[in-house]
Amino acid sequence: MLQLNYKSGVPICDQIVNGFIRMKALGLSKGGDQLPSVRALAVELCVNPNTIQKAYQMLESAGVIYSVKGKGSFFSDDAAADIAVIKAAKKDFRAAVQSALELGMTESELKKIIAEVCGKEEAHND
Amino acid sequence: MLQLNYKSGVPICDQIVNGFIRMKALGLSKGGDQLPSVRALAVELCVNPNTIQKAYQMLESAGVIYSVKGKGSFFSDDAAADIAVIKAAKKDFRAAVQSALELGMTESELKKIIAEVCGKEEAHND
Amino acid sequence: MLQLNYKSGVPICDQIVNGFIRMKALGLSKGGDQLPSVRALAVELCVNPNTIQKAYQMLESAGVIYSVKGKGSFFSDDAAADIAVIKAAKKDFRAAVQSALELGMTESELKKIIAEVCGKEEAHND
Amino acid sequence: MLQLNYKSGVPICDQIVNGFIRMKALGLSKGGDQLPSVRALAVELCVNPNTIQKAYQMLESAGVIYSVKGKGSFFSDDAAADIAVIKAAKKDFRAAVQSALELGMTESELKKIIAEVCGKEEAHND
DNA sequence: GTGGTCTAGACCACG
DNA sequence: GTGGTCTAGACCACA
Repeated sequence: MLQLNYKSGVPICDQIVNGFIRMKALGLSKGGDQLPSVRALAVELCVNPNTIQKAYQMLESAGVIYSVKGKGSFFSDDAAADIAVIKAAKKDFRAAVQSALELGMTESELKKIIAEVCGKEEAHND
Repeated sequence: MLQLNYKSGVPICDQIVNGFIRMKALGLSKGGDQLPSVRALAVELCVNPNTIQKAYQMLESAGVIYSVKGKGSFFSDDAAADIAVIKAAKKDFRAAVQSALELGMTESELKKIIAEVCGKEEAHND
Repeated sequence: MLQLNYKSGVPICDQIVNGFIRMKALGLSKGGDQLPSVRALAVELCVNPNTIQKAYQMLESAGVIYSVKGKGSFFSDDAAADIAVIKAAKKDFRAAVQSALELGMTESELKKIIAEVCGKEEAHND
Repeated sequence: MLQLNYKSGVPICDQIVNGFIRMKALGLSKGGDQLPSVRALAVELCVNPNTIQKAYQMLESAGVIYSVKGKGSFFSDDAAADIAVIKAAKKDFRAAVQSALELGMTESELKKIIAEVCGKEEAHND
């Protein structure tokens, strides 16, 4: 379901958050779909339940999911959620651009890379 | 000399490292040029000397600069180091582009963000 | 009979309790009127019977209803219970007003919100 | 500095969050002011550091404060933060109105209570 | 069974 | 010293 990289330095809870956001963005999950329970996912990913809990709370405060005590957690079908997701993605990409610029890359180089990656995506869907 | 953003969340240490890499990449500094002393730069940037020291160590282990006891720190002539740094930056940015695309952002949106960030960079450096 | 909002975050149990208190307060039900059976209401509201059972127990311990083994549950004639409930509600709301004022909201803003919520109540009950 | 009620049932971390929001709203703290460290506040309030940490993260994600590793946490001077705070206060008050209505109180009763509380505030600043 | 909060104690990165 | 993440295990409210 979710692939974690325990060595990457990226916080596990962030990886979980991004994973579910991606699932929603890619259409693999829709509004109303139930997420695995905190405890179940903790077992599946070999992670502490608190870590999952934190991830779910981040997702909820971002409007991507909503949780009901005693019932479970569900993907939100609120359009605002998708907007929040896009905003988060923009923020991440903006940070990437900034750090690339800090390392001396130019605007045109960055655009060239984007074009390359987009080309690959279309061509052999790498 | 270097512009720091204390609120951006990017570690001061990394900002300093990136700043010197950028100076080299942009041709503002060449192999053999001397860097400011740890103490002087600490005063100039209002930063703890330990932070500068750590940045210089990171730069040295990356091969971008070299230090001589009792003399100071100097930009390295080693072109390979520069190339490695740039290649790493490209790889990071390429990954960022790909994950942005996965989250549903379009090529034109990405280019728009780049333009925005480039504009901001010039305008305000908080 | 009762309108439940499963996403509001307000416990189903409390919504049921409040619903019956409201029915009594609004005069839709009078002392001696029989409440639906636990099982029937559970089916009607698509809710776990345990949840209904708990709500009825809360209502009984608050003196709003009384239960007779083998017969069912009935609204109490005890006016004191109703008064206590209303006084508690007033106290809670008074506290909410005070904390809203402390956070800088004005009297007119609060009244505006009330008008909004009253409007919504009539329109959609999700 | 902050008064906690350990018996109220209101989560401690929420009380801390509201306390700092109130300090900002009341003008007791301004943008740039430093908050007590996680550990120090934990000792002062006799609470686990994780609880403070959680509260600070909630405040940060709400834009009320910002935190810098190794430096500390500071009140944000971002105007958007104040807006977010007001929105949160509105949401809370809206919930209070809704639950009051559920208990049978009428629109005019609620407005009457508001007027009463506002009157007290002005008169003897209770 | 579910989610939510809290404690206790550890480790890391940063300054 | 600072904030940030994670683990382990407990307790509560809700269904």
